[in-house]
Amino acid sequence: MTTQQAITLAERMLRGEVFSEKCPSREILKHVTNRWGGLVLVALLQGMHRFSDLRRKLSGVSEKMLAQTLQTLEQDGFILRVSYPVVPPHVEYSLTPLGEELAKQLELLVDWIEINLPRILEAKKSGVASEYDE
Amino acid sequence: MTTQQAITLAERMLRGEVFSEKCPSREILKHVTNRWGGLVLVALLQGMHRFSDLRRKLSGVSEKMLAQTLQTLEQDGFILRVSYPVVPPHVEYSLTPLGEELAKQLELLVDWIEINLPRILEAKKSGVASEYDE
DNA sequence: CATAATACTTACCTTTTTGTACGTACTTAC
DNA sequence: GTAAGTACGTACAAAAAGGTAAGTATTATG
Repeated sequence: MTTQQAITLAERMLRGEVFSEKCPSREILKHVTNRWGGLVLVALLQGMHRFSDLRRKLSGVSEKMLAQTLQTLEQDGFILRVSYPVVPPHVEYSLTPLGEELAKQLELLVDWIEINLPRILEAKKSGVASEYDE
Repeated sequence: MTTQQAITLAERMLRGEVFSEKCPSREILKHVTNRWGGLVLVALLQGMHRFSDLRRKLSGVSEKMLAQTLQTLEQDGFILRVSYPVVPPHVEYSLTPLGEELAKQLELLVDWIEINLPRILEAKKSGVASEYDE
């Protein structure tokens, strides 16, 4: 109990305020962890992409969602959007230095999941109920 | 174009199939990146917690959502739930070895965001529109 | 004897997120 | 002349996620 309290205080110093509702980091975390945000960032680690390149690469995105995702990520300063006023339209998306750092963290997470998928799927099977009495 | 194609193929080998809709990793990623999943995992890095410890720590969770989150994470094999049949109820939640690895990746991500929040908020301000003609 | 605490579940409702289908403006290919 | 490709915007609809309030059983506390 006292221990628990002490840990809580220690965390406040170590890790800022993600645990509290009003911290702006929650907002960023949301942009990055919604359905398409993370995928877009990781995809852009491979270099510049045009809108429809991304659309084809991320199987399942609608144009609307892709556009929306790109916009919020651009506003967050993670993505650079360069549009050439030619016809047909030509727009290039790439990561900013900030975005690249973020994307690398995300890649680690995604890679971990993919690499450990066999272990995860295996662990899933076992429906062991654990009820102990003391 | 040919380059683009080649990169796409290389990625398939490097990174599995997150980009494709039907990959089970998308599902796991979802559990981990929804509103409470990630926070719970990171919180549990500090050690065992009881239900209401978590409730108090994650400001803003409802009991329903916390219970639900804990259940899916338990089913994924990331969380261990041990319940003692005493009254009042006593249930302990902790990370499995698998969950701990995952949580550490998540912590890195969350920490990056928190540490770089000043840079992010600063980058956000500048509403620079970039339209170039060639 | 009413209240609080524990760890939930359930029914119901609201908010958020995501998707669908279409339109735009212009050009190239068939 | 019709279709396709480009990078979106917009109205509307569907789906998913999240929240609220109440209930459950039992004990301890005032």
